[in-house]
Amino acid sequence: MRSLRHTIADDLRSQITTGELTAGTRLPSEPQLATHYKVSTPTLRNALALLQAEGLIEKIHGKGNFVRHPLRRLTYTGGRLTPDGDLHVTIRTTNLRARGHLIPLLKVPSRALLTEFFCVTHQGESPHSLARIYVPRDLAPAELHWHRSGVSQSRDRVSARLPTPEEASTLRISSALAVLSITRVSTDNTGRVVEAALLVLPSDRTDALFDTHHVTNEKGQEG
Amino acid sequence: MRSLRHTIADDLRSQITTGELTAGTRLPSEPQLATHYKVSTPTLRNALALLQAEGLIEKIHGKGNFVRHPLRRLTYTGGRLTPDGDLHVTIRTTNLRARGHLIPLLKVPSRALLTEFFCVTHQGESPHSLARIYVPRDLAPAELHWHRSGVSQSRDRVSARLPTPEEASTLRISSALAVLSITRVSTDNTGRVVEAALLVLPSDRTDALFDTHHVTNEKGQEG
DNA sequence: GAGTGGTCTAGACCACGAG
DNA sequence: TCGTGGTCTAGACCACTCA
Repeated sequence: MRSLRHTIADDLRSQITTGELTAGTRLPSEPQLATHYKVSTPTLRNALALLQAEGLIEKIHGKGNFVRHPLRRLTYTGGRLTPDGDLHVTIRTTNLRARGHLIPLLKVPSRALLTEFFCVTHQGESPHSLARIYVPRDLAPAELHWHRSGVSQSRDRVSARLPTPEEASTLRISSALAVLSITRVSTDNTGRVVEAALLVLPSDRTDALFDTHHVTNEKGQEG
Repeated sequence: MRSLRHTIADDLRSQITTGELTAGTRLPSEPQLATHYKVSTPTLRNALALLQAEGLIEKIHGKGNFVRHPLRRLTYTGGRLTPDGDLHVTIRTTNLRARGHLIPLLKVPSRALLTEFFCVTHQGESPHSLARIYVPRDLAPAELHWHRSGVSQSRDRVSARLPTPEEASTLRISSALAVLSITRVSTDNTGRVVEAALLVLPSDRTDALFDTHHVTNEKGQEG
């Protein structure tokens, strides 16, 4: 026997995925839905929490619950988001000094001069992803370019976690919706770190792609 | 003002991380904790749900709530988990025919002969990760080797999601704890798919590492 | 001020695990 | 059988949004 909240979530989910409830639509209020499904409001709210964690609805305090726009799934590959047709990025530039985890990440001394680019990517009207990009001040371009010159190697560390409250509100996602957290460190051919990027990508709208070329010898061992 | 459940979760979290509550310990029962914190049982359970989603505790129906063993964080890199010192893997081998999403994934005709290796990795006593590895029958080894010969290229598609109920129970994690889901497709130098691996890695115990080497010409454009 | 979602209470009843 | 966690009820009260 499936629990009440799952039964309700299943019903609403099918209405959303079949298009019976279209994107942007406001759902009936929680008391109304509770009456309709003949459950108490906590139970109904539990059902909505399931849909929220799946990224299907967006809860806005004082306004209502809304069907989320099903944005096209983007791919993070080669350090960029693709396809990037209708993406626009807003960037805030800040000068600061190295501290905390930035010191080992960029392999710079404490209080070294850095430039931070704080980027928010929008897909249409909706915020899609966040990036904090750190560059040593002497290498920092006046404007951030996605194609950085002088990079010979990059390392991407990928993990999944729940968003911080700030990330959740900036991206307008549930704090129960996991994000891909990618730390990308790029070095030049001398081994100097020329850029560190901290990326936050909502799990329902992005996946990451990595290609590896293998070199094998006659014995089938990696070289 | 921080909500009650967050305050309680913060208190229990600090007790766990400082070692005041050691791994494997059973927490007091939920009614006892509710009395201690002077809250109702639903509120106390909400607090525990936060810790569960962080992977700090494990709830076992009919037995109690237990502090989870803080396993060393493993890294998935080059298609393998490292360090693999105390990992052991149990494998179940099944013969089957291609259907559904396996057909485009392995680029084989419908009902093509395949071998599935269903792997569960254990770190000490605790299950760590799951893998479903598919190989065309004519290439399938009698025993699965982590070093596959004849692979010239691999592509890893990484996403984050909540585990299925089966995955959550096999890995003994909360269904609210996100997992890294990696689909790794390996091809030989003719372009034939020789292996497809579907990996499920708990987000609190694993991250994934990818290195990229860039080739740049004099103009700083990628080549 | 009216309507919305957010949090919390104080229970009831069911399902699971172990003796 | 007993103690555990799992689900649900029927409210109360607070915080936010908008007219």
